[in-house]
Amino acid sequence: MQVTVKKKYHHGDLREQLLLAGEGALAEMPVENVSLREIARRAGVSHAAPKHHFATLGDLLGEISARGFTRFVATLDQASRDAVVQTPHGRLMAMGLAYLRFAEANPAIYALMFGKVDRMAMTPHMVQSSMAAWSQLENAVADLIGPGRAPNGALFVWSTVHGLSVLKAERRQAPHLTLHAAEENTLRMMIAGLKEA
Amino acid sequence: MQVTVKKKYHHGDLREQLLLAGEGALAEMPVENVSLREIARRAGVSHAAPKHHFATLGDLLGEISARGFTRFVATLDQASRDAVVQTPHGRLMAMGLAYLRFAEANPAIYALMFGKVDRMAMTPHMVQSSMAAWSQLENAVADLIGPGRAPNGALFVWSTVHGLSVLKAERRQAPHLTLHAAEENTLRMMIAGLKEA
DNA sequence: AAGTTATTTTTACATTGTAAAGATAAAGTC
DNA sequence: GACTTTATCTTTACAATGTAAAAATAACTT
Repeated sequence: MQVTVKKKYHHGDLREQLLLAGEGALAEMPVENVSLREIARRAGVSHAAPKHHFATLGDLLGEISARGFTRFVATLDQASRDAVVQTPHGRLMAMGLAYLRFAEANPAIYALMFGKVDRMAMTPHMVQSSMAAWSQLENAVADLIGPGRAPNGALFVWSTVHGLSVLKAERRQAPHLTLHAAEENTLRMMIAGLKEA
Repeated sequence: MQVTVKKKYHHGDLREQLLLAGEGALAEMPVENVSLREIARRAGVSHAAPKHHFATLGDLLGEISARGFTRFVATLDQASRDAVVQTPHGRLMAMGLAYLRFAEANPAIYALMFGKVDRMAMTPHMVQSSMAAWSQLENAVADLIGPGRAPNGALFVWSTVHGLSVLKAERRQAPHLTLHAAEENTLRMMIAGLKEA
């Protein structure tokens, strides 16, 4: 009866399996332990098998990063649509919180996406999907302060939210701050600054 | 006549030499190429020589990072004193610009300081000197908006400036922005938001 | 002068990324 | 259906890394 799933060649579609294995590894172990060989091991193939699908470890990581950006954009889009306060302000706030939650829920992939891992290659797909994220943000900012000042505004917003994510992930914030409250505070100051500009 | 310079043992004070070699390497080559063995090579000793001074590569990097923070704090302090507009606002602005310039002038060490390199160890000295940087910022913010809201304000400021530094270093900003203008813009929005909070 | 300790080198090992050559299974061709 | 070609995977190999242990050496102590 022959299911038409793409069971190609020896091991099924290894490319996808490698990406899944990589994402799994990134979720379960510290980034520095995620090696090409470890990923191959998880996918149940020899350590040189990935070569045909990804020329180098950097390319594999680059593709994982690209997929991360795609998921990221979808998440923020969803948050914007689901925002209780349906105003430019409300939507941007919701996106900001969703951003922080994404970074917290996917620390390793987020780190990958924003270049913490230097072995990652800037593949075309990666560049493209990160650009998509950028325009998403720029649009949301444009809705609030107009398209003219949107580029500068978006840079400011992204800086703030990304910076906060990193400080959180690295646990570099001041000792005794309760972070949840601090997050909303930071986003409020950010939006206030955006309007003043 | 016997100069009393600390020419200890075989190679002079290797500990300091290793730190200098490491800083040199970080300034001249991509971070991922800065290995323990490369640093030892530069210091002109065998690859296992560092062991007695730094148990692990992470400890060496941690100490370099700590020294980076000390230099960083001194630089921002200087900038604050030299600010042309001697108001809380003016001083904070000057520190922000000095921050961005430091990150740009010392990309590898800055990356180290803020945890981009996971091999770095959080040595006590490193923790201590990074804390000093934190209180420096908190004081500057307190001068502007009062000590009560300083912790949250400082977190906001640090997020923004750090985020901008990272985006710049990774070249992830929007394509056609002229960055120098964008920097001042970002800092202005940041300070505006700070006051509004 | 002799012995002890601090420092450095040698040697060794497991692990990594990647390249090259060999094996194997699928697809294409007749 | 047998043969060739191509895509995919495995084996083997190599240089580089971090770290540990043992051997060597210089400095200090007494």
